[in-house]
Amino acid sequence: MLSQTEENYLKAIYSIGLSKPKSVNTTLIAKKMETKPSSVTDMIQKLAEKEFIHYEKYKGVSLTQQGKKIAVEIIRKHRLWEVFLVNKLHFNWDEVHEIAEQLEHIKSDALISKLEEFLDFPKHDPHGDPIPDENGNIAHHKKIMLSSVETNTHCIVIGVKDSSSSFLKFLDSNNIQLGSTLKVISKEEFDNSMLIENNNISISISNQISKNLFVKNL
Amino acid sequence: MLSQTEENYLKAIYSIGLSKPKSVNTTLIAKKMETKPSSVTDMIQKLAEKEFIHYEKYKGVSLTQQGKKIAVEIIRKHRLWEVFLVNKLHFNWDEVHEIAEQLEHIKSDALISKLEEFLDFPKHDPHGDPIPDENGNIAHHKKIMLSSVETNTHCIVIGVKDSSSSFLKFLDSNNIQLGSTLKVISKEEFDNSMLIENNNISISISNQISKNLFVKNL
DNA sequence: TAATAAGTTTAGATTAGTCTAAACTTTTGT
DNA sequence: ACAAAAGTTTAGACTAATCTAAACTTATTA
Repeated sequence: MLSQTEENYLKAIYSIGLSKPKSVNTTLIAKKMETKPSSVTDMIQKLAEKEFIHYEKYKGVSLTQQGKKIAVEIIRKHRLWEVFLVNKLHFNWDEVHEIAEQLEHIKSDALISKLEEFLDFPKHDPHGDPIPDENGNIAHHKKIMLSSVETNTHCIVIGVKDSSSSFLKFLDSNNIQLGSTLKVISKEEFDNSMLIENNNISISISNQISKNLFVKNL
Repeated sequence: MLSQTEENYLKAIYSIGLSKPKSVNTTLIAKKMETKPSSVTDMIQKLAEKEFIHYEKYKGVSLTQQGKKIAVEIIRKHRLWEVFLVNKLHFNWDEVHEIAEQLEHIKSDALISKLEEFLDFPKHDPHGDPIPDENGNIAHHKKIMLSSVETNTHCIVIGVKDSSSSFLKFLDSNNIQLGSTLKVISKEEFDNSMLIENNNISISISNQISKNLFVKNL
């Protein structure tokens, strides 16, 4: 059984690896974990010993199959809990991260599979990031800004970029939620505002707003 | 901020204190915590230092106001999560304790207050134990076995004693849930079975079963 | 009431995770 | 290419929580 700390290191290594796969080094991990490089060295030696990471002195690290599996499981749990917090408990999109950081370490496979079912098998978390399935597969979709959707195209809301309270209120009052299907009716070249349709109701949306909504193509 | 271990010690001390207020001693705590008496001594010295418990060498311990407040908060969280697991995720009544033991340590006041609202302010957990309110007040009700309810009286199901899968299935198939209102129609002296009414439907119930259902008077 | 049993505390050790300071390796830039 | 800078590891120390073994205190009971 891994400790929360070990799980967090694996998650950090995974997430650094996504953008910089060739240089997951002590310093970057230390920054992500808000700790000192020497502490990181201690921990990566321990994780290498347990075969969750590949490690050669001075050469940085990468996850083994086992290590990657665990990292992805944690991410899956994190994102499912975020959906729960937003969709069921009505937290705002920007309030959930910290709580999900705690909930992601709860150990129970049954819990996660029942939670997933309860949430109706969501495919994205409230920030538009994909939720890995129980086998660790991640459906990599294109996360597009609404502003760059073609006229006359349908798309589905999968998340928000920025989540100020006023922005969330705007979405609320126009019945735009995660999973809403929108259609772009027309775009105004002058100010980049757009006319969209949601539930057969037309709404005019400023460029400010359309740049903050992540959607995916239908 | 208390560690999970510290929280668990306070919870253990609280729960031992309920049945044996005069003798919350090292041995009993060690048994409850599944640890050694010497470890308990170390911890109670630390908790006494932090003023969560009253402690005099060789004399046992008792909770301070502060200590009791925290213990009750943990119990509140534990029981709310149990309701969530049973009512929303459809776990059986006997599967939830272990998971709630983990969830009770999640730190977020907002989370608990939103969870409570989401669950519709339940007053009892699935075992019939009362859920403390946000100020730590516990509504002590009488937890009666259905078997001892008077004929012609109404009562509300607040929990189960034993929860074998076959028993839970019986409840399920007769639409008996937490909060169900039952009326005792008649009792059979011969085998102590009883006839009850649930949703205007009469059900015959063996003594086996009526001894396993906790109810409270309406 | 004194010996024994039961229970408690202390002393010293261990493990996980962290830190600082020093030593070491790799990279960079003239 | 080699000195300086940047990055990494090691050594030794610290805290939290635990343990065993020994010392100590309280309770029991013959």
